[in-house]
Amino acid sequence: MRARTFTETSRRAQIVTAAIEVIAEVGYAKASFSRIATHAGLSSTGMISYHFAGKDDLLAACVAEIERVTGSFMEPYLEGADGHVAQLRAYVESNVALVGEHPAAVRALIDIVRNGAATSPGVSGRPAVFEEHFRAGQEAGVFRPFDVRAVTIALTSGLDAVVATAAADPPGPAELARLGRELADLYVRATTSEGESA
Amino acid sequence: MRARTFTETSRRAQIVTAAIEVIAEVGYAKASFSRIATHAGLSSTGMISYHFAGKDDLLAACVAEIERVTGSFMEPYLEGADGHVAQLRAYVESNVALVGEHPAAVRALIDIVRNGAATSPGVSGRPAVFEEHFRAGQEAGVFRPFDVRAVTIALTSGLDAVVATAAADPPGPAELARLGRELADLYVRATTSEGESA
Amino acid sequence: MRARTFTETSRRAQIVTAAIEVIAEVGYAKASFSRIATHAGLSSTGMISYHFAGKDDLLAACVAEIERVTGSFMEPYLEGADGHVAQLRAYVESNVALVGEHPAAVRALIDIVRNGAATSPGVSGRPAVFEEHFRAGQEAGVFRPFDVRAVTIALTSGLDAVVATAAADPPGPAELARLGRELADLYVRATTSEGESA
Amino acid sequence: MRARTFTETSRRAQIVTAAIEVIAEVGYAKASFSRIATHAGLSSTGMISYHFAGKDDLLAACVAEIERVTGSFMEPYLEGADGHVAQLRAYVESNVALVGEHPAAVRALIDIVRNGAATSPGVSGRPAVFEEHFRAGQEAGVFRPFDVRAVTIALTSGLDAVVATAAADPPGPAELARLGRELADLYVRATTSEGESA
DNA sequence: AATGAATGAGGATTCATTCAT
DNA sequence: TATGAATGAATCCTCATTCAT
Repeated sequence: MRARTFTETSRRAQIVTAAIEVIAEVGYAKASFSRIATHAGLSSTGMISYHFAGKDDLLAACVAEIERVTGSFMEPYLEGADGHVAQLRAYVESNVALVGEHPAAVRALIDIVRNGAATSPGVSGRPAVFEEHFRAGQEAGVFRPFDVRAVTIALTSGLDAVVATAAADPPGPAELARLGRELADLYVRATTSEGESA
Repeated sequence: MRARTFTETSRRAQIVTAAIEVIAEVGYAKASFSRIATHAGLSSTGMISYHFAGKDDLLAACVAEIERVTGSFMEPYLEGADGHVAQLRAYVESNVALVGEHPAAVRALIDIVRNGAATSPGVSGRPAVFEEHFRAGQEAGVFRPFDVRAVTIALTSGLDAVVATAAADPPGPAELARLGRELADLYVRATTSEGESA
Repeated sequence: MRARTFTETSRRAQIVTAAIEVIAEVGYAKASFSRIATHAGLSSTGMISYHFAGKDDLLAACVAEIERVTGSFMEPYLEGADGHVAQLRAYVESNVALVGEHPAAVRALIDIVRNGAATSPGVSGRPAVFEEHFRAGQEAGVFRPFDVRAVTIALTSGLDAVVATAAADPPGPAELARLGRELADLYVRATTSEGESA
Repeated sequence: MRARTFTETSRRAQIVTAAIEVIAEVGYAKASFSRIATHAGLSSTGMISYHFAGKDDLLAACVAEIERVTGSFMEPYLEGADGHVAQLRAYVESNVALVGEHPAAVRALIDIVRNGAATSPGVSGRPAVFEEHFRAGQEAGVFRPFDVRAVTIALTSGLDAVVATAAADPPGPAELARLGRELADLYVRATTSEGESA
């Protein structure tokens, strides 16, 4: 594992940024090296291959960058939330709010996840985090009993879809907030016994 | 509209079947003519082009076939259901049950929908049907008030995801039935005011 | 050499007619069997291959048919003309007039000749006829001395081009007659010593 | 507009040269990328697509190159000619003489023009230049009155045909010179009232 | 006499990757 | 560190022709 020079780091960043925007625009399937190179203002695709081991490597870098960005946006929300229900709510609402700040990142990530082309721990770990959260909440008597795995899949995918739809044509912050609350309500109702309590 | 001979019809069916299986296996993006031809035991891709006007045409035929199959499977369930809630439940449960019968068809369709590559009225019309169902149920006082559009997206996508996951490695009928009920419960709770009533 | 049945003859005629129209419309290069079959109302290209030994054969049949049509149109003009100059004039004028009667045939033939795809004696013989005509006229002292071969090429090709242009968007008979006279004047001046005499 | 490297420029030139030769040999319609690649000693057609945006682009480059070559050959002739008739004569004679220097270029260009596959201003502008020349000459009283458009078509096409024939099997310079004078005589006689004057 | 089916070569183009400089 | 050049497989599609029925 050799260290990266400043130049290399910034070149990689430049390419990753371009790649994310291209994926957001034309979709993962059509995000070719040449399209990305053009978007980044590079004259050849060789440059990308030079800095990344392959398409998978570039993709992983994109995912990492997106997670960094989204993570730093959502973290404060999550930390400010107390209790299982509040945290679920915070996750949903901040994820929807994220669309207003980083629509390209959101669209790109969802498209990558859809195509099952992500191997990052953050992405593949999300289900586990949700499942654990639900399980803990059930033990605490906050969430009603349900099949944790199935519900996790349904809710995370549903959230992704709503977010993707919103990201395609981002509405204003107020509308996004309303949408977040709407979805949070839906999810809290779905997972708790009776309205909201804790 | 020229009539189709028996041979042509059966060749088309053979190709469509192969295409559906290939899409289910490797995904829409990688479902090339040559892969499909190989899978169908054909010696060349020209053969596919001979029977279908283009990739879009083949895709449309696949979607039509899948809808035929899934429709005839789900219809009895829907017709047997009385009331808005029961119908929602029937839709969800029969859609999950479908996995046991036609896993490839289910996986293929979902992947096609994901990639936004479907123009069939059946596929693109599903959201509208859901929205209308929810709206009517709200007026009837069965469903609680909520953003019909957003909820439709969340729930249909969540359902798709669960179904896709199940289709990837189809469990037995009993487990599928349980999964269906589980998801139906989730959705009914999410959309009604208080447990189930109508 | 076996005799042709009535059915075969009429089928061939049907295909030839369609082929001529297609060549006139889309050009020789793009006149594929399938386009011709479609235009002829046939369901498959096999039918064409059945009746014609190959593309060359079909082409030859087209040329023959076109020559038959154009020949029977132009012949009266030529027969009515007396003297070398008058005959040249008659050829040019009737060839231009032909556009009004059989634009598709004219356009098709010219396109075929352009592509050098004709081997028929009529087509490849036209230069020889012209050359002979000029030579005889020179001996009779009607045409001035010139390189018969070169002039033949220049004048026939020039005539073809004018005809082709006119055929692309056929004007009325009066305009065609004027155009014919114009061109005949040009050619007579070019080939005689001094205005027109014999 | 990005600058071209030396290698790129020379590769493009190599491909263009090969393409011109192939078009001259087998005709525009059959000048496929693979034929051109083979002729140029390249191992794959991908190489051509790498250097040219598409077939149109390659074609445009060929036309440009041909025009450059023919232009620099004919220009001195035209500049040395004084008066409308002399210029017409110079154009015809130098165009025929060109065959001795660049037979492939001449044949290729004519085939391209025939197929109407050229969009370059030089090519599509030729008729207009001729028409203008004739009109001016008519006003100057040098050319007799005639339908400028029709005559332009006839004469340019006739010239092309003669040139193409000569290019197919280029004769020596003396014979070419004679052929040029022959055709120039023909055209001058055709367009002036009485022999040559200005 | 006819036809629908099948074939396989060939069309242009895009792609990710390698390599010498 | 960077880059332009090259590669060759893979993409979908069209073509003329053959063949069994």
